[in-house]
Order: sequence, then structure tokens, then C-alpha cells
Amino acid sequence: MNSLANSLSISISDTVYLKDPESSALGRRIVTGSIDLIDDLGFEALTFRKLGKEIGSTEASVYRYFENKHSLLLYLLMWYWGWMDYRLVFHIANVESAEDRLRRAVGLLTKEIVEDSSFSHINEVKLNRILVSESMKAYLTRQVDQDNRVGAFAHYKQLIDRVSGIILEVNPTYPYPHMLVSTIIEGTHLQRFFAEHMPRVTDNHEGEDSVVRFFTDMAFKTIF
Amino acid sequence: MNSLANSLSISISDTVYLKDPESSALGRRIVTGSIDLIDDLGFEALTFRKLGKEIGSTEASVYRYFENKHSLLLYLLMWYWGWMDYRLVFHIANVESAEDRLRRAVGLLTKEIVEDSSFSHINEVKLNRILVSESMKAYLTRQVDQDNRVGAFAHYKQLIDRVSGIILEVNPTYPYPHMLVSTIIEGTHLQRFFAEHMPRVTDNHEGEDSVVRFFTDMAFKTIF
DNA sequence: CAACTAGGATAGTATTACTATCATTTTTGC
DNA sequence: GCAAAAATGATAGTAATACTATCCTAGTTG
Repeated sequence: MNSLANSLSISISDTVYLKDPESSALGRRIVTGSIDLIDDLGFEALTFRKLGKEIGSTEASVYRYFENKHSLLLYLLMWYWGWMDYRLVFHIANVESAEDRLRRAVGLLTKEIVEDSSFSHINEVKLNRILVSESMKAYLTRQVDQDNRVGAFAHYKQLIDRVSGIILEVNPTYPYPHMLVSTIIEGTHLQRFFAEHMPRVTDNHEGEDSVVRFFTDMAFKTIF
Repeated sequence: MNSLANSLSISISDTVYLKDPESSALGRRIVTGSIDLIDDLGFEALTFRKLGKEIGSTEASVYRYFENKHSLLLYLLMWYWGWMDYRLVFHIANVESAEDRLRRAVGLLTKEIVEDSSFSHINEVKLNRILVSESMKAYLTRQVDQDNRVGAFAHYKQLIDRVSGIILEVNPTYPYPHMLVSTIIEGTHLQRFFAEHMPRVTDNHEGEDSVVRFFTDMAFKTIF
């Protein structure tokens, strides 16, 4: 997977950045550094001043790449969903049975990412953790319609569409495939957050990944 | 329901406020005004300066009731979940069959609130809208453990426990009742948000409330 | 080698999130 | 009905944040 991945890049709408961070070493340091800092301090506590310092650059330079930290977060999420969609395509390639493909897809969406593929300057383990606690803040804003219009959620929607398509292959009459998939995706993040911070509103059984189990079981029971 | 409700108040942990807003006219205006303003502008754009102005008071006075706007949001959410829990208890009282109780509970958790019961200075329709777009921001923070420790999520957890209990009555061996209930609650908010802003990741069929249908169907298929 | 570009250094502005102080009004206890 | 206490208003001040602007220097490109 490594060598292929090296020659492959995830397309990000140029509306979320001022200058493509892939186009320079500084840009890549901004992305890498922002992931480290958000993972460390949380998105709210991130400032471009701190980020500049972290990567041995300045506030002003960071502003040349991203309009503000909201756009930077959109960039990271867009990368993540593009990456997930790409992983999904590989993960279900050449699997004959639609049911098997669905099972694999749900597994991919719900499993925690514990290993950095290190195929880029982006640490996917950290980015996955950021998704859990920060991704909802990216769309639960007053700007969501505008962000949506310029394509910030394109990969996210595409991924959901792709899995919905598999659901419809398994049962063409199931009426809520998109709702089911978006519930699984966001529900996974939420349950992982709860497991860590509010265990009383979730369930965690030893010897299994309860999040994967719950959502897989739920999906297969629901669609029939 | 009105007269009973008048003599009944929802208990809010005194750790989320500096001075009980129920204890004075100004306090109640702060609460009412904050709901109006958050509904209008969004939580992010709320400032205590604006809120003071809105209610014909001052920034400093608002600060005498709440340490900051995060605490104010916790207060509103705590009230909401206390109110929902209270409604739930009435809604399922004297219903014999556990399955019926569960059906009613899921209905209550997933239906939109369209009518202000006007049994207090709190507008429940607006508050419900605030829940949809802002509630997750209240716990997806770095402070969540501290907020949790001082009881900010007590009503929320109690409500989830209550519904989980009904699920276990219906099927005592179902292993993920809390996960299911919290998924339904938060999933409802998310799907309502998506319906308005990102329709491609949800499903909405005419002539029905698809959110209620989806989650009810999902719950009953899942627990067996 | 001239011109352009990227990035660094620094300073400045408006807004925000408070905190402090003091005057005034309202409430309460007697 | 009055003195003491509490609540609120008015105003000012501070530190941090989220930018914007300017200017300088080091590459890089043609």
C-alpha cells in the first residue's frame, strides 16, 4: 500500500486554503504541526501564533496558507474523508458478495485507527483522534451552508453515498441508507468519546471492540 | 400539565452557576434572553455584552450569575434534560407493556418539539433547536471530565439510564442498551441538522417524520 | 543580474473575555 | 418606616485573540 500511496494524493478543494499546503515544505509543516497541536491542546486552544511557533515559523506565514483555523480544520477533515474513501475502495475491491462488502465497510468506518501508515506527513492516528472530538464542530456552525456550497464536505458525502449504495445492493428497498451510514459514522465518534469521558452513557465489554460490534450488529439487523 | 408544572422546578446543580438564575427576575431574564440570542445568532456569536444589552442589563451583571458562556450553556442543557426526563416519566406512566413504553420513549426522544408549553420563562421550541446545533459543543471540550465530575450531565445520564432500563425489560440479554439510547438521542440531533444543511447524508420521505421512523425501526430491530 | 516570490520579523487594530471599582437602587430585618 | 445589607448598574481597565499591514531578506527563475 505504501508505494502506491506515495504516488497518490488526496484532492482537496482549493476553496479551503489560500495557498496549497502540499505545494511547499512550510505548508506541509503547517499541516503536520496543526495535527500535533490540536491533538495536544484541542482545537479551541489552537492559535496560529502557537502553530507558527511550534513549526519554527510565524503567525503571518500560517495566515498565508489558511484564512483562519476553521478553514484549516476543514482542510484536515477533507483530507481524512478523502483518505477514508480511498481506503474503503481498496478494502471492498474484488469482494463479490454485497453483504461481505457491507461488513467490511462498517468495520472500516467503526474501527479505531491505531497505526500510522506514515505514507505522508499526516499522522492518521492523531488525525483520527481529532475527528472524534473535533469533527462535529466543523459543521455545527452558522457557516455550514457556505462551506458545503464550496465543496468542503464532498469526500464525506461521497463516502456516505458509497456505503449507502452497498446497503441498497443488500436490500434495495431499505428506505434510510444515508441516515444509517451517517449515524454509524458520527455515532462511532461519539461512542468513542463517551467511552473515555462518560462511560455511563455507553457500554464497553471486555475482550471485544464494543463500538464495532454494536454498529455492525445494528446495521445488519436494521437493513432487513 | 400546566398547573402541575408550575409548582415543579427542575433541579440544576449549583456548580454550573454562581448565583441561581431562578432566584431573581434578572436571572430569569438572563436565561430567557440567552435562549433567544443563541437561537438567533448561534452560541459562538453570543457574548455576555450582547446578552446584557438584549435584556436591558449589563455584562457585569450577567457575570454575577454565570462564570462564562460555557457554564450558561451547561445550565440550559441541564434544564433541558431534566425537563425531558420529567416528560418521559409522565409519558410512560401507567403503560403496562414494556414494548409500548419503549415505543413511547423513543418517540419522545426523537420527535421535534414544536410547541412551547409556556409553563415557564423557558421557550422549549427554541431550546430544542439549540440542542440540535449546540449541545455537542458542550461536552466535546477539554473540560468535559471536570464538568462531568460536578454533575453537569446528571439528568442526561439519568434519562439514558431510564430508557436503557426499559430496553432491558424488553430484552434482558441485549448487551448495548446505553449505547443504543445515546446513539438515538445524539443521532436525532444530527439527522435534524443534516436534513436542514446536508440533505445528501440523510433521507427524508414525504408524509412522515423520517427521523422518528428511522430510529424507532432501528431500535426495535436492534434489540432482539 | 534583474525581477519576482516566499517567508520572517514586527507592529498595529478591533474584539473578546473577563475583573475591578464605585455609585445607586432594592430588599430585608426590625 | 428606617438602617443595613444585598443586588444591580455604570464604567473602566487588562490580557489575549484574530487578524492585517509593512518592510526586509533570501532564494529562484528567466
